[in-house]
Amino acid sequence: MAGRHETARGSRGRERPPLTRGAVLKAAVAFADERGIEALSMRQLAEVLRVEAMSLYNHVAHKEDLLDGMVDLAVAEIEVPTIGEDWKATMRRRAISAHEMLLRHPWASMLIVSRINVGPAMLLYMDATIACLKHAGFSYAMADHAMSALDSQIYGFTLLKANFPIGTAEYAGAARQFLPMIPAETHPHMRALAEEVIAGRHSGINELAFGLDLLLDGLDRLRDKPRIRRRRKADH
Amino acid sequence: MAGRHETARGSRGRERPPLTRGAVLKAAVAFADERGIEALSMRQLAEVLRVEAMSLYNHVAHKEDLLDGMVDLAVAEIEVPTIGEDWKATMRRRAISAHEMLLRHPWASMLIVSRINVGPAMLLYMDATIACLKHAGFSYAMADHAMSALDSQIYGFTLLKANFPIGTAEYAGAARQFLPMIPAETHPHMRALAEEVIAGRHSGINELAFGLDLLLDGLDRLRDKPRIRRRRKADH
DNA sequence: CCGCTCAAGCTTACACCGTAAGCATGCAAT
DNA sequence: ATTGCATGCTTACGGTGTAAGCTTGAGCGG
Repeated sequence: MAGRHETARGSRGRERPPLTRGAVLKAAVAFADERGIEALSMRQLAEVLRVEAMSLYNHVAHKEDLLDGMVDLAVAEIEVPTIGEDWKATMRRRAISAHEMLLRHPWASMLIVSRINVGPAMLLYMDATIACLKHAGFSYAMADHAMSALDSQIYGFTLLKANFPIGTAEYAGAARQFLPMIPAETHPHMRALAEEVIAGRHSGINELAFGLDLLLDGLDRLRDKPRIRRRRKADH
Repeated sequence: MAGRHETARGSRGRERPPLTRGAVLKAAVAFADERGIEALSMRQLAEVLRVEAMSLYNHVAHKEDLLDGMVDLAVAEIEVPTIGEDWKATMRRRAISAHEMLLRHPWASMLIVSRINVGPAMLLYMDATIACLKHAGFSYAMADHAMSALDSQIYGFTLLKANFPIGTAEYAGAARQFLPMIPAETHPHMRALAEEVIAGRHSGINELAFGLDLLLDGLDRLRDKPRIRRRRKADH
């Protein structure tokens, strides 16, 4: 018997690389990608690392810390905006790159949007974004508003799309199946929309580019104007 | 001793109204409003209702069912769009009304974007929205895209704003406090932005109306056009 | 080479969670 | 009066994050 505690080069099983914070975070990301963030528990994660749960606490302070690290790892995958001539194309690429990352890591949107993120990758990402917008002629205040509006669209869209019940391919078929469940009397327009999808006149697939380009075009018009344009009337 | 089981009109304590699904949902909403959704457990909720945890299961199938009910209660508070002349003003009011509800119930955004919601209030709300947009001259496909973009903005913005570390009032003071933590060398633009806030040239408060009006103005231009406008070049 | 220190593994234990299974009670209908 | 059932209750199980403290072996000063 090689003692009660299995060593790194223990007698049976393949060799186990030493546990590090980086290895823990990487494993957690992979785990959440494959089995969902709700399945990610300290014990389950420890198991795939062939370690006991409490050993993880030598490398992360608590689970929140683990999640913080995962988020920053994910954010680091986003293409960082550069200062250049075409701010619009740059912001567009930024948004699409972020969206693609959020699709690769379906758990990331929720974590980003529901916690304070001050990891190094996030700070770099934000600073580069503000820099690009400032360079394009926006004031800092406007850059702030623009980033807020764009990020709202990116995260909001990805979240709504991610939990939409039907994947992109089988949408028409699914619509046909759900159609009888939508009573025409009470919800005539939702039903009409579903019929458009079935008839092939509408894919039913929403694209980030739609709202994104509306925002970018609108921002273009606002460029160099220091103040937010006010509405003519209070509400109505 | 009035038997092992305390009756509704038990000897001590104030009278307990009979448990109903509505009462459970209402109490859950109030609980989550006050103490946060993460504090809402079946046992804690049962306690405020002066009941045992398992009794709740006579009125909700499981916790997910409870959350579904809470969401629909919240969605029912949103002003339902009406078919009228000014679709833009209607959509604007819809967005602001939704935003206000989401601020009243800070837990709601997260639940709405991270689950499938098919409660009656949600279906009514969506049908009325599509109806309004269709009546305004949008095709069903366009109405779908428009609603998706607007909702992305509403939920995304509310989520990002809700977990932003600092409340609206004390923003300048907080910025002054955090400023030393932002190294000028590595994050010069974030620092410059913070200085704008401290100097009072920028409130630092982002408004839903900013992105919302960009979308609405853009949608106005797209009205009556059946297809999504394509970008001139593929990416760049 | 000896003996000490300490990082990084481990075990145990606790309070909390959602909820399955089944019992107790009292009202409603027969 | 009897029965059945809705609605409350108790108990118990397997899961969670993590505090407290033990064990082991590698590194290092003497």
